[in-house]
Amino acid sequence: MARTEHRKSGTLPVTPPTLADVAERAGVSRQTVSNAVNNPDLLRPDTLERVRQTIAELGYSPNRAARNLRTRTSSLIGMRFAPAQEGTANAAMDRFVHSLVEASEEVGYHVLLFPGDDEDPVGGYDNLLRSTAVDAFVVTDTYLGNPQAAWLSQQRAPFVAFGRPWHDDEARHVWVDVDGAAGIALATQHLIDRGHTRIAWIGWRKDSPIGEDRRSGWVRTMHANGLSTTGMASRVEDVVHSGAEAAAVLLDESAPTAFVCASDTLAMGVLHTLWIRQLAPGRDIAVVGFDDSQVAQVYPVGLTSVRQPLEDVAVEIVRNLRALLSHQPVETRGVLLEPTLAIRESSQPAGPVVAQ
Amino acid sequence: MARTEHRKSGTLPVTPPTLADVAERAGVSRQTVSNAVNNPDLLRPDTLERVRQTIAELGYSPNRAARNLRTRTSSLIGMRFAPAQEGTANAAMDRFVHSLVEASEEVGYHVLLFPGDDEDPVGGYDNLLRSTAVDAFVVTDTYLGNPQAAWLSQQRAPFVAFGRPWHDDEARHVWVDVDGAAGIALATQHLIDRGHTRIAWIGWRKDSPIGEDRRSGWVRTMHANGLSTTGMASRVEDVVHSGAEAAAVLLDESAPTAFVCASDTLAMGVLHTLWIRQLAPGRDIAVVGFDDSQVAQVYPVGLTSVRQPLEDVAVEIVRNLRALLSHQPVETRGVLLEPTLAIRESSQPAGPVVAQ
DNA sequence: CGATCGACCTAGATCGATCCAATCGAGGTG
DNA sequence: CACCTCGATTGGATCGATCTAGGTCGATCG
Repeated sequence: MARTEHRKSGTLPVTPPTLADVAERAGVSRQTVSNAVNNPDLLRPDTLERVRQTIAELGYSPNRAARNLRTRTSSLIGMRFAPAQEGTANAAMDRFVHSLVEASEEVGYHVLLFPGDDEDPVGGYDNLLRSTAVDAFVVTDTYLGNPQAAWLSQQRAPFVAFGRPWHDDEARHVWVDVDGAAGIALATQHLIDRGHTRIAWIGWRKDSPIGEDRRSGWVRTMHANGLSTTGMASRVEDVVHSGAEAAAVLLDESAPTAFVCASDTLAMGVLHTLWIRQLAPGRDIAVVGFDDSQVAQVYPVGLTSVRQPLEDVAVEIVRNLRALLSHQPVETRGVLLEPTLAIRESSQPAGPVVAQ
Repeated sequence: MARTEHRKSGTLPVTPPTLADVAERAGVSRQTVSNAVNNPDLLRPDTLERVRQTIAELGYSPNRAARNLRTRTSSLIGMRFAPAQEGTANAAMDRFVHSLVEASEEVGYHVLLFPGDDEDPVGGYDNLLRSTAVDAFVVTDTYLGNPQAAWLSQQRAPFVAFGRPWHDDEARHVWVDVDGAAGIALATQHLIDRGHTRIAWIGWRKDSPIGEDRRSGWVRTMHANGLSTTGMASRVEDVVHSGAEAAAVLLDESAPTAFVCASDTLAMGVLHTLWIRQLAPGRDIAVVGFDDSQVAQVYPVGLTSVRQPLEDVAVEIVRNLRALLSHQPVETRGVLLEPTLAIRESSQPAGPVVAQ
């Protein structure tokens, strides 16, 4: 139980020790050292101990390139990294990437980022694949018409998508997604439980399958509670300004007491309109957003928001990637995870809850 | 000028073509193919053309692992990825990582992310270094007492830091940073130009060198314009709540007409206090934040904020990394870049500018 | 007692690229 | 014509690991 870690003291030698160095010093063959690292149960306990001792003394760590060459793997997961769009509140990427990095590390993988090119969406994938630089991909932008998933499938490249193949019935790849409808249902029910009956929806335009899915959660929950949705919905662009306008129109025409929005960006628009009209979020009108972005967290009146379980998504993705890579049969094509609701002031009246 | 890209059509063969395959097909030696890829000027034009043709036909791309093994490089830049802290508005990481990925790609590098471990801050670095998995590192969290820079220096590992070695005069490593003081000076001058004279500062606690640096920009500009700073400053924790409290106290005691804050998080606190007191940001009281976070962008009253030139930072970091790796002498130890000011409504009166 | 077996270990081949030294042929020089 | 230079190309060695096949040795067994 030597607590001192020799391998971490002192400067790194010009050329790190190799497997052969360890073998010679320990008086065994290279293969035995290799086995000590990769298949310890093949060694006799005393030999294993001796080799491990030597490995520690020399500070040996297997050369990645050599191992990669021989095993035809890289222990790298490629992911195209597109930044959050400026002017929107979608900060989910940051959290997701971190979760993915953590989850990958757990099973011995690292995450390699490469830039995206709108003109040549598969170019980055193609390069990495051809040069066998990565073992697999995580595909995040599975929006409509994105050719990446189909292309990767065709290349027989291992990958897992974050996001359902919305319009592609042909798709047979593995995916992990968050049940947006369930999240919005959660939000809607939360408002109903607080006594609201006139709950409006502000979502994205009809050509967004994700937006329509989330909307369905609202419709479903309203109807399940015997509440009407007519005249209570609006579909707009995902910008603050549009959310503000939609809120103003809905307030004038349908007098809702609560808003459920497809995004925090739209919710910010609603809050803006409330502010102009001197209505207090939470007290006068409840507002719920989606994504639990930093905006929702630091806005002075904390914004209640649907929070995607990105940590779980990452874990699930990595789990499926491993299955794919080890050629185990993947039990399911798709996994749908349940979001939670981060409840803040914007949906909580300061005073006592108004009955009905 | 064949516009059709053969290499991108069809599925990938089970094992990608190797250099030897290309050589045989083109009727040249392996070394010639290698030269065609890496030193094209060594080949006679007609040979080069023939080899390139064959490369395109077979869809050949050099195997990364083999190249890495032979050249003892990986074309990978390692970076420890820590997520933005929840509850703050600091979304700079996202933008920076993207910029870094882009800038790296330009010069043939990819970015490898690894998780951080607070208990063993150099563990991740150590592993990657020993296994020669990356060529260099980008170190981002150069806060006080962070041992990474010193440790990497000692290991003679190539790295460039994003952030100055604030308290370490011994440090001889290369760094790139943003001149926070200059950014705040810009913001302060902007407010003075708008006619403000009573400009308050809300910053971080005194043990934050970054915070003190930013503060100095405010002090400097105020004094340069013959304005007083006494009783106009507050130093608090970087949370919304603290910013709100500080603003309330300052408003009561010193009646400022403008606030400059060390972060967007604190600025959100100020906005909260203004909201409670029915004061309109921009019209009644001006507010400026720092980082141009998503919050600043989507807040209904757009928040004027100092914006770090993260794209330039990334480019500069990559430039210095290349110099380090090619053993060219780096001309300077440190690079300081100028931020800009993203001007929005929170510092712009709706009506005409009030003279003096 | 020799054959067989299994646990443990070893030596050589191999992954696919680049480095190195050497070769080959064409052109220039005294 | 012998000698040298130089551009273009080549074949073998090499990077550091793992794979494959095979060897050693003591225990077990007919």
